[in-house]
Amino acid sequence: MDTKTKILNAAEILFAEKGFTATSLREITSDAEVNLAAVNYHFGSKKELIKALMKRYLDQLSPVLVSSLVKVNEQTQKPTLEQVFTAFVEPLLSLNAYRQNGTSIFLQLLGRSYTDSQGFLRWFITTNYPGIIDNFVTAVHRAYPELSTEDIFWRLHFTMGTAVFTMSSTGALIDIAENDFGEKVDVAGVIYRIIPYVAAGVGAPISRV
Amino acid sequence: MDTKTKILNAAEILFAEKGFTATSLREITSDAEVNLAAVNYHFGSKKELIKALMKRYLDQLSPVLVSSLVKVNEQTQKPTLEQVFTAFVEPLLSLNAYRQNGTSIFLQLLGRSYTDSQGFLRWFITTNYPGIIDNFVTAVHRAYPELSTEDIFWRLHFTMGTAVFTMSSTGALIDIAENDFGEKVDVAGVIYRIIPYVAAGVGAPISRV
DNA sequence: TGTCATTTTAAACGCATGTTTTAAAAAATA
DNA sequence: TATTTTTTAAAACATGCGTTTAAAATGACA
Repeated sequence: MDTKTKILNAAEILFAEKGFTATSLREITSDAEVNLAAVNYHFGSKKELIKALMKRYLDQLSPVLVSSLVKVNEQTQKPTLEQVFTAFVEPLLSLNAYRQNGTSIFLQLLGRSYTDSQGFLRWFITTNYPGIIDNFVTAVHRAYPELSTEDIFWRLHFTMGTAVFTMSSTGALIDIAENDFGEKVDVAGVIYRIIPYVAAGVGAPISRV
Repeated sequence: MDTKTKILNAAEILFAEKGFTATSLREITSDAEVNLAAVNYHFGSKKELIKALMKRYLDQLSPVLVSSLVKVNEQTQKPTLEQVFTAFVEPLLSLNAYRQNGTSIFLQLLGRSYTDSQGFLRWFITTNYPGIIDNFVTAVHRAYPELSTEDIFWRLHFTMGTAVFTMSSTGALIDIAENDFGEKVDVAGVIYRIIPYVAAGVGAPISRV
């Protein structure tokens, strides 16, 4: 395995666990068993490493997800919100074949990228992968045409929060669920539990405040 | 104003804006116009300062919030989920009378405390203010008795994720909303937008997977 | 095999962090 | 007022950070 990949593989786990700022290059290179300077040699800087990491996942996910959303938009005149959100499941879980715990790691990284760094990664994602957001918004709009653009904006962010927050503590939650309810759950199980929740949330009646 | 208060007032703003790790004691003491060593003298450490900060808010909020939830449980035989979540609004907004932008600052700090630090504040809150969670779960159970304990567990966690994630990025979101839609939103506006969402999410039909 | 470019290595740089120390100043107490 | 306690002040400390440097090792290719 080449040095670049070793760094990426070690970095994604640490970043997902502890966040970008709380993870040092020394930890990463130590776990990856490469020299400290290798990060700056191969990626230029820590910031560029983070970008490369997200790119590796997004390049994998984006085409699959976009085509899944396009399919929903083409096949159904007026999809249900459950159908829209279910379109995420298979593409997201396909990341598990790509990398071990890929789904969980990616969602955690996504969450970190929103809260940790002051929005530079947010910009990176939205400008480089507009197809995801566009097709998603379109699908939601078709499923619930009465929702205004603002409503969609806010409710999609709430949904993002639900997914990201849940995934970042999935390990602990799965343990609790098993201890307290004797219920065995895995990442896929959690995703299937989230869908009715977010579908109902996005589909909530429009409130007149 | 005494040194302790000056530090707390300066710290809460910086912490809410940038997170705990990204804010240095030198920034805080500079803004507060006190000596650098004052933090460690008065609070012992940065960690204790953060705890003191959360305590100042939670001591203010907790009794009001608990009594608001108790009122819902006592006054209505079977409250709606909207009623349950609406019970949070007034207590939260009352923090604005307590400190300028108190609601926003507190919610952002709460969000930071879940994602930034590795759960020590999470423990601090749940162990020191159990009345909030207990009364909340009771209210949800009365509003939707068909929900199993597992379902409540998962859905309340999703709800927490929605709130926490949204609040920790409220600043950025409000800016985007204004730029993209020319829509001026404040914290109260965000809270009122969240309520229908989480109420519908928790109230979603029980899915048989 | 010798030459050149690429990659790895160890060390150091400059800087920022939380914390501690030591002494002076202020406030409280008697 | 004299003495003790609390608070401020400036400086230094120890540590960890991202990054850079310069030499050594490795690889590709004529």
